[in-house]
Amino acid sequence: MTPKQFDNKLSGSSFKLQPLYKQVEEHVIQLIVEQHWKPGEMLPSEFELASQYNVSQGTVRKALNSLTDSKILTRRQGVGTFVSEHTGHQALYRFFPLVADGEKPELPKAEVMQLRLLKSVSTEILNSLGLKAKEKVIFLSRRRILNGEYCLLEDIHLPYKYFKELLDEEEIPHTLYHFYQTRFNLTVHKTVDKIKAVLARASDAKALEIDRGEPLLKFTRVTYSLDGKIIEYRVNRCRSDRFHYLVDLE
Amino acid sequence: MTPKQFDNKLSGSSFKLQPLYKQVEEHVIQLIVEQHWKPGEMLPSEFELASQYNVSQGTVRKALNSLTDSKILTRRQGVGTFVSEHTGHQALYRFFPLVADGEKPELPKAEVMQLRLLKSVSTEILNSLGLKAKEKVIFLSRRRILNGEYCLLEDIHLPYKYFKELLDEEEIPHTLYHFYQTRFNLTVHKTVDKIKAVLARASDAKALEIDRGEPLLKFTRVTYSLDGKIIEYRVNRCRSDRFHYLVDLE
DNA sequence: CAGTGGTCTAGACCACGCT
DNA sequence: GCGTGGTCTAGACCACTGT
Repeated sequence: MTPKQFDNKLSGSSFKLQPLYKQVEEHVIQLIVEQHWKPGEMLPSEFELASQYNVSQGTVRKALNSLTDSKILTRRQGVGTFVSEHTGHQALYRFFPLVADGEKPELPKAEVMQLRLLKSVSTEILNSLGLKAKEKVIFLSRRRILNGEYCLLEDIHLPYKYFKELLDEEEIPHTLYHFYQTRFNLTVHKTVDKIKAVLARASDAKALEIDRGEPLLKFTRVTYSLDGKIIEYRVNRCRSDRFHYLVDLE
Repeated sequence: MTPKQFDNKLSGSSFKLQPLYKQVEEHVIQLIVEQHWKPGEMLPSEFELASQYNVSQGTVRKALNSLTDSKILTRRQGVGTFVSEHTGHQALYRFFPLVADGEKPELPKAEVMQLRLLKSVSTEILNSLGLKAKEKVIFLSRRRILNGEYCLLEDIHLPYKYFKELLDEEEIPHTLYHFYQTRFNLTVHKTVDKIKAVLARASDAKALEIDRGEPLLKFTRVTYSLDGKIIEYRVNRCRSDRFHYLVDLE
């Protein structure tokens, strides 16, 4: 049999052909990105997909399992295969690394402090967001509360081109990543944090109700969507006396 | 066909039977832990393993691929399947998260400052290592150098029962985890870091050649071996002015 | 060339969740 | 009971590596 391909959009010229299961994976991702299947929706069964793509059920299975490993799909035996929705405990904690010392992880509340279009944008922010000069950026700052204490200040920078409608939003939910997914069709897939220790500036101290000069954890985060777009650049400052940043590596 | 099991050591009573590929995985891990196959060694081919275990080649493949995903094995097409050796760039960086700002990741040098058996051990250390009172603990402290600067102080606590021979060692290599693996048959499989920001104490400042009161990253690490033993408890203090702790989540 | 892992197929049976 | 995903098999062919 000759190698197959469902969709020749990508390979006008003679590129090396991907394995079939990879092609299925990529096509499924594309359909999710294009909102053909939305978060929470059920996909067709393995057999249906197999016949649509003209491959065997085992090949579809390999693709779906791989996407399940990378948290893009969720499978439930006896029920079906679903597009992951970033709700539910596991998904919500996945990208939130702060834990109160000696406590179980808990989701913080968020208090919006500012939301506006930036008039001028530093080149650091532009670079971090992968934007060209003069592209517009939305600024959102929040204060988060864990265990009844202010724990974290977030300065969030969002490319205006993806989040235009955000400025008209009345209420902004606490769980931003789920909000990005449902409201803007941007599924967070990867984050890169750079963590440093700094001293609290006067403004930090005031907002967190601590003393100036206390040590804080500062982490900058770049956030990527399913299709590899940079969708967010954050600078976070966090009290470190009763909270820590948790990293599991396995 | 009735469910199989190669080895009834584990299930004297009537426990729920694991899937075959899981049983293969666990048995392979056991053989590695028992040093039947040592780091770097090649495993038998899929067909050989399949006939030894009396399962199909596909089942063995599923097990081996899963162990490859979790970095326990390394497979090379056309060559064979090998027990991962914690050497080679990727493996060495896997558990070393510190990066100099604006530079490519680089492996630091290490300078041993102390190596001794602790006379008394705090309960915090005992608990972190999962030891009972009166169990002995080895203390190893090091200073690490990245880009020609002191960047990191490590206080490493090791259960004496696993590392007895360490005290007689003349030279301790820079890459400890590879050393644990080859010298003590302890393969590092998982680490948990808790990160905080603290101020440099006088002793930190002196050792790192910085000013007292500078903000430092402090991270405590608990390290687990392949078979789930706790093999290390570290308290690290790191300069944060020109270095950061990097976390990729995907 | 022989031997290895990588891909793909086709089909059997099981375990689970729903109705 | 029916449809779903989960496990397992057997066998074909491909791609890579080393001799």
